[in-house]
Amino acid sequence: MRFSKAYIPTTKEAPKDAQLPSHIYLSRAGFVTQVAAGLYNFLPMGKRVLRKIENIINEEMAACDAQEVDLSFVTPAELWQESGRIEKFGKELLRFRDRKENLFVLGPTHEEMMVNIVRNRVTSYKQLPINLYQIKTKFRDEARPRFGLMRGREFVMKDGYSFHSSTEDLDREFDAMEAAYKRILERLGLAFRVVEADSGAIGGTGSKELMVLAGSGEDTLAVCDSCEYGANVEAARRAPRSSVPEAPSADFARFKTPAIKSIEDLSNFFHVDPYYTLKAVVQRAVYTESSELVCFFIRGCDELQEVKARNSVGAIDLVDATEAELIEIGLIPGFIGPIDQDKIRIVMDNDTKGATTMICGANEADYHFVGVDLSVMNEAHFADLVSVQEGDGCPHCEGKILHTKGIEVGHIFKLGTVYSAPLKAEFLDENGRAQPFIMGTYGMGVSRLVAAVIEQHHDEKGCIWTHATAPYMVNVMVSNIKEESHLAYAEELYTALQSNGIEAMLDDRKERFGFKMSDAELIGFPYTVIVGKELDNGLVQIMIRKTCEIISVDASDVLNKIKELCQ
RNA sequence: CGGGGCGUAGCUCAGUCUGGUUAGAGUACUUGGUUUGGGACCAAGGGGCCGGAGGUUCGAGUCCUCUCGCCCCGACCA
Repeated sequence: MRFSKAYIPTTKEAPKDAQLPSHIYLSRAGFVTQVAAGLYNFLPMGKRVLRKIENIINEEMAACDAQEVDLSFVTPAELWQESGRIEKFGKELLRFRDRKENLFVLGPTHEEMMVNIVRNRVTSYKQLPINLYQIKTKFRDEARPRFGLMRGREFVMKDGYSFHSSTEDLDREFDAMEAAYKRILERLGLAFRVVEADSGAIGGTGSKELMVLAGSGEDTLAVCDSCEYGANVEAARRAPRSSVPEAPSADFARFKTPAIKSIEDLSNFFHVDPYYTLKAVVQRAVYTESSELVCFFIRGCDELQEVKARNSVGAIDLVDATEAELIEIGLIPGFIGPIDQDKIRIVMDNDTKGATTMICGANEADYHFVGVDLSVMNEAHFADLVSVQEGDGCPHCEGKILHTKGIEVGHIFKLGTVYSAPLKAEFLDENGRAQPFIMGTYGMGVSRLVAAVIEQHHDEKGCIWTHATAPYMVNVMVSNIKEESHLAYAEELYTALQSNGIEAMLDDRKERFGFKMSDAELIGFPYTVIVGKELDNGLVQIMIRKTCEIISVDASDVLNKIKELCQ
């Protein structure tokens, strides 16, 4: 492409609404423009990057025998009523009626549609497994779109769905998809981590997220400093403590603790490590039709992880209980304990199971119990409730957990029969019995990946595209187009690059050197060949965007040098 | 949905507090000229429903009411 004919509207100043580097540089370099909150146009450069990523996904999917389809963006609301998700999705589903007053939604994801196209058509175990996917615009009317392409309302997602006759076969496909997703991210040149994720309300037997590591990521990850283990903090586990503080020695007793309410006060009052105290966190658990107060007990040194707590009681939401609510049901804030507790539903953290010499509230104002043996609670409801902290032990090795930030670019999920059962999508097994499909789902945020590449690869001058994502690999820049011999040389090189299969731009604009260099850096072509006054000495320069290093090369050898660099 | 901020030229912004010539700057754009290895210079131009509606006033970009939009924090969501 000739720059003089290209539509690449670069600007010196960033739009005032842009905050993240990806948003700033993709806007300034003319890759995208904003239309409205969470809606973006892809201009020629942006579209090329998008297509690069799509092509890589298509290649890797083909290698796994996944087949591409293209389902209607507008989907009948009845399908969503059938699966029950029309209520669950709420306002995120953009609904509208056509001229005949039929209700439709813009597809935010396509489980229902995908199940719909195989049900009653795939009817035998002999036709399984099948893996179908599409790369398509999705629409979710997010409450708060933000960060440019990172969290748009309209976005491009690769969504894949697999159908199996057994959980073993689903496991195999799940692993194959994980491997394919890893290859895709490796090819894109991204540093990432595969982490265990919360399966949440959707259920299923497990899910993993693919996280591109970047400080601007919205998710916090717990990762091991020495092995591959990583998890979203919502789902992170930790090793049992290898050493615990010295246990206090105390017989069971009811102890007067006037106005001692917080864990810190309690710890100081008894000169005991918070590890041996029991923290009570009361929350109102909200369900579809009702709500109730629940008290979560964890060790005083731990923090409650809200998603884990929510999952432990199957709630849709947890909100902090007020003191008034506690008092109303007869609890005494600051002195709540699990012993002989019948006023509230309780959930105990796994780490408190069988704990001894504990201190906990006595359910009586100004009194705590000391020397408590929690094995009396062995019949209680136990669950993993705590937030994994930095420095905790890795559950898989001797390493330590660190926290880091990530951008979720992929999420793969073992769905089981969560959708196939309610939608009655069934096949006949070897015994002639009808079974619902066992399903997996595999998502990848394609437009989000465009932003993720820049979050990970930019500097103060602009974008730095990786080889696989660059809109063009090489930019041939003519320093002064009035020098006819220079322009002629550049034209020749430009043609030669293309005939060698290297995508190239020719900057033939009547602009000054500095202006064109700044554009080249802002747009972020991996390599810019500078054709200028050194050509009279038989030399041209190659600017390597990643390092901004400029190397001199014999003018007759540039093509080979570029080929070498592109390896 | 709660809290905060902002809407003036294509873009970034001044002017609004304290109402009063023809609404400004930088940048971008057009034309001519000089330049040509780090976003050049000179000259001449074009470009505005001051987000929208209503009100106060002799007079509103500026004051009041309502409304729409965008951004940030949180809630929510993947």
